[in-house]
Amino acid sequence: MRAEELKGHLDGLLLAALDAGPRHGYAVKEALRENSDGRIDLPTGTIYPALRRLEQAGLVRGTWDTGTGRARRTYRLTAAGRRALDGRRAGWREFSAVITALMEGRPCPGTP
Amino acid sequence: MRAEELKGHLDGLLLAALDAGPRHGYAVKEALRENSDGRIDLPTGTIYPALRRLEQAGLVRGTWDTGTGRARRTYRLTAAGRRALDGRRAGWREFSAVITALMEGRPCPGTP
DNA sequence: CCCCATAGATAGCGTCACTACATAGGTAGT
DNA sequence: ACTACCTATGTAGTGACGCTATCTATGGGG
Repeated sequence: MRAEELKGHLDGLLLAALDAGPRHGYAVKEALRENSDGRIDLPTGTIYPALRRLEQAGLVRGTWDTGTGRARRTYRLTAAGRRALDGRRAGWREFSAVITALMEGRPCPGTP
Repeated sequence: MRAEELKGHLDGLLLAALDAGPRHGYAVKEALRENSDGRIDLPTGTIYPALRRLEQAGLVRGTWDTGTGRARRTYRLTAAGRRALDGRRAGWREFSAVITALMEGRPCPGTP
């Protein structure tokens, strides 16, 4: 999987992973890897700054879990994050339909 | 359509547009716009450098048409370009399947 | 005669994910 | 006890890539 392909789609993947329930960063990474059959294996240097961005944007909320030995930061979707995820899902469906049509050489049907 | 989404997929779109036959830059732009129902409307500052890149990579070959009034540069796929297009098509199918699965929250089926 | 669509090109910019590195606690093997 | 590996978080710097803005130039319609 080439690196540049992912650009612009990472936030949606993170939001979707958190839609399944609150997770800390490393668990998000593992969830994406497992649910993609190993094809999406993001480096931690990608995950953690991205989650910070989403938190600053108000789409996720992070809290420190200090109880269980090692400190970890658990993120969960906010209401705005859930709305953003809906938008990203719709955007992805349109995007993939358009690109698929162009790549296969078929004209793209209008979306009325 | 957000701009960053396209990153990493532009070359494939250009190769696919040229797969339908030789075209000059502006015609490629128009073909993408029309076949995507207006949703992919790339600025010329995106098209022309990208075609140059593809030419330098040996995936397309450009020739000047000086006969019909205004000079225009017509590009056509090379053999390497056709192979690259096959690869891009396969890559896109896998990519879109994986992202769709992750976005919809379904686990991704292995591709044996 | 001027404006617009066509046609091509380039310099500079901003975004975004990646690489590489730093830190540290938990667990298994020897 | 020591070593190695996995888990877990974080930052600084880099590079790729498409976009904006701008320039040049031809041909046709009002």
